[in-house]
Amino acid sequence: MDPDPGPDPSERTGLLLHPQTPRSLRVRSSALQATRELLREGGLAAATIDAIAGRSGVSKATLYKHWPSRTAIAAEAFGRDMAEAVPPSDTGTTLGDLREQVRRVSAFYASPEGRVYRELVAACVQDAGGAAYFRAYFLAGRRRAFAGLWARAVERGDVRPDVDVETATDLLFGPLLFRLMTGHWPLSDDAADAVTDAALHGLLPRT
Amino acid sequence: MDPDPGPDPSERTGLLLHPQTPRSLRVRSSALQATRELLREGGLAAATIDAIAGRSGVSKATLYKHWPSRTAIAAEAFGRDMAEAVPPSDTGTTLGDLREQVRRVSAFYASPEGRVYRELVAACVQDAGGAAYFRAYFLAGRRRAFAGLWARAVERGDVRPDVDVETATDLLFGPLLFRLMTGHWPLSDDAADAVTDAALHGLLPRT
Amino acid sequence: MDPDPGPDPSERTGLLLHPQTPRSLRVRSSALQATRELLREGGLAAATIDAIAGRSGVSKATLYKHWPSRTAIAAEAFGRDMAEAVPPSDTGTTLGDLREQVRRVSAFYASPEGRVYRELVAACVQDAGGAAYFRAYFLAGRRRAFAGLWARAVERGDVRPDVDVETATDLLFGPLLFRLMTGHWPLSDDAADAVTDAALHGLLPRT
Amino acid sequence: MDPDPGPDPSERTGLLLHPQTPRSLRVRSSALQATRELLREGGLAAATIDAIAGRSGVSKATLYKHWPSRTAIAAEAFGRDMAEAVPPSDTGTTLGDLREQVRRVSAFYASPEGRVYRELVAACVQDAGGAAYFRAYFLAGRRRAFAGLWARAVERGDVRPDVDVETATDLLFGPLLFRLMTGHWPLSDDAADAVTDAALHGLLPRT
DNA sequence: CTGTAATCGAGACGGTACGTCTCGTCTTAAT
DNA sequence: ATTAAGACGAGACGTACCGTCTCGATTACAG
Repeated sequence: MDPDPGPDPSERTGLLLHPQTPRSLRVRSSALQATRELLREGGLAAATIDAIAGRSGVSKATLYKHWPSRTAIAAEAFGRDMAEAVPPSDTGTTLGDLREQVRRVSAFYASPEGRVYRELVAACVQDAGGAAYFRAYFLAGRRRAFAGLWARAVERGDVRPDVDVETATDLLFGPLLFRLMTGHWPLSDDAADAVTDAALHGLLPRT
Repeated sequence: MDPDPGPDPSERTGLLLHPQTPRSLRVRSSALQATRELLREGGLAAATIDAIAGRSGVSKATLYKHWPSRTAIAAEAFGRDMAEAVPPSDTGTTLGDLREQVRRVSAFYASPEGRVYRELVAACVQDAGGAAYFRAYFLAGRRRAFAGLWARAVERGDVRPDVDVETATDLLFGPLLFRLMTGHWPLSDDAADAVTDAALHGLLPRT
Repeated sequence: MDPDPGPDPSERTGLLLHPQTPRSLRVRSSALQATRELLREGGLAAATIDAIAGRSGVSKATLYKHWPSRTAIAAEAFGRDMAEAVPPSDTGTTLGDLREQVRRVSAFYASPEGRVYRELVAACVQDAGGAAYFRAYFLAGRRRAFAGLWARAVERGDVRPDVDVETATDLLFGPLLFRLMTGHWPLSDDAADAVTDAALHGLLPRT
Repeated sequence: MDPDPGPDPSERTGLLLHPQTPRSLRVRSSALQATRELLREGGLAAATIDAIAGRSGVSKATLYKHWPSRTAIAAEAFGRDMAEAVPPSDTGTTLGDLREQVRRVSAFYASPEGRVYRELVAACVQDAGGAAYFRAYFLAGRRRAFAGLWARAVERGDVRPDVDVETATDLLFGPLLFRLMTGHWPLSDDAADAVTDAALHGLLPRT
């Protein structure tokens, strides 16, 4: 069912993964597929352990042999599904690419998948095991993708080389997450552009 | 028990509040005091409805008459308690004040209270009723406080007047929330300064 | 509303009754009228204190000043209403009268009011205060009525004078209550007649 | 813990029973044992679902999977315990046996167990599910036991053959239940004998 | 009349039990 | 040996009704 589980993230995350026998693979992909569907239909709240077990035909005990918690299953299912949700932008210019990335992430947050993303971030707060999966299967990929873009920009001299990539990432995308989580401001393209502009040129007046 | 409930937030939030008869006041302050203690002792998870009812002597039914959910109680208790958690900075210079504010919020996030804040943000994702209380009793106050600082800075010409206060707020504090929620980076003073520096001067090279 | 409260049962029962000022009278009759309606509509379960207070306009505190429990209110309301539910029979013969009485009680038990009667008997098991009202306002009247019939029968020599009235009452009506409470047998006229016949002639063979 | 669950009552009652896997058996017997103790200590009021769950170690959810209500649990626990509470009498004569049975039931009603019996009868009035269990686990057995005694008496010609067993049962024991439920008369041996005498010889004068 | 004390309506409140829900573990039998 | 099926303990949830209480308004009687 899951045609391409992708590269094993244990290489880079140290996540303890189940040995990948054929049976295990079938179990994992059935569970993830069912979870994907449930997330789409009713958000994280619908992806209860019983619902995943019921729909996938994988028993609850087996699920807990493969994942530490339901959040972990949901995080992996979401991560595999959404890995390509925000494709790298290619506008020809560094500034265009950055602006486009922020817009796309903003649009993603505002989409139905953004709701699930928000619920996952929330669920991971109380579930360290799930958080590891969320980082391994989603966040790490996203940050890595942006890190590539940032590295190219630094190389070209288009951005300040003394700002490390973590700070740059958080400066551009943190404001969007703030709005997503606390809901005080719309996630429109204009708002995204305002953030990008402020982040690129800074808050101080041009002298 | 509740020395100063502060100005009634219904003025600005439209939150439907309980009529403040003497009995109601005693109930509210007992419940909030108990909740404060529970939050301090065991975080949001410890502040269950039963625990709040048990410790405060306020019955569950009465709690549900005054608040829509346990998240709402916790949000109000936390908000009243933490309203002064990040005092306005006064270093003499606008840049110093901004830098100090970001440092203080970063330190707050890294403190035990930051854990509760994180849990509250998470809980509000699935609880719209609680989210209203969280905004009314905590977030709104924080944003208003920063808005004052920003307005002064604009007046003095120390910051760009074309950046609206919402964008400025999110640019300076969003990165910290990003780190708090997804836990990928430490919340140190140095990290806070790096964010402030990048936000103030922007990501583009100085020409 | 309550045109005739009847003779004060405190004369014979020692029930502590409220002094009958005009206000008290209005309170009592409003409450009893509302309770009667509720009993008719939904049985004893519908006659909650809140429902009685709501419909009658008498506050809960006042209700508890006049009665010891909701069962007591229901018992009095039911008793006043049902005092005439089983009128004395007058067939011309003692045996006919006895048979008719048993039939009528059986029919009463089988009627909608019988359901309320059953619920009241049950409620009084856990509520001694209510039980006193039930006896005072219903059971005592019923037993007294039958006692009159029995006394006449004894006078006329139509029944055994060595059977005391309590035993006679219980022998004729106990079987019906047994069936009402445990529901193992229908409450038909034929069944009533079978009981009467067995009670009158005894279980031993005629020699 | 449950030494002899006895014959499965579903054979004769159609009660939907839980499949008796080993786990189910342990759950059922633990719950029933705890309920028995609670009934003994504080009557039906003490046998709350929470108390049963707490003492037996069986969770509330599981209790509700096995029984429709707490009354049902109490009825089964009481019924299994009390099945032998009124042993068949064997005095050598039919009349002696009948008299002894009525005395024993009267004594049972007057005993602490009689209080629980009374409370169960009352509780079953508002709980059809519980009533089915009460009939299946207690009443049916009692009536069956008496039916055997009655059948022998009929065979021997010691009692009227035209009185059906249901009528006979109710005539002898209904008066006792009347007194138990409405509490207007003592449950002494003498009172029991008076009932038996009146029931056997009838209320009409010997001609 | 009119003050004043009892009484009342309204409904908030603490308490207690309810029956439900989801989690993550454990048991059993089948493959 | 691993699995599906699902029973199970744990424990929080939100609700219902009880009987008590507080409070301010109304009433009834005494001066």
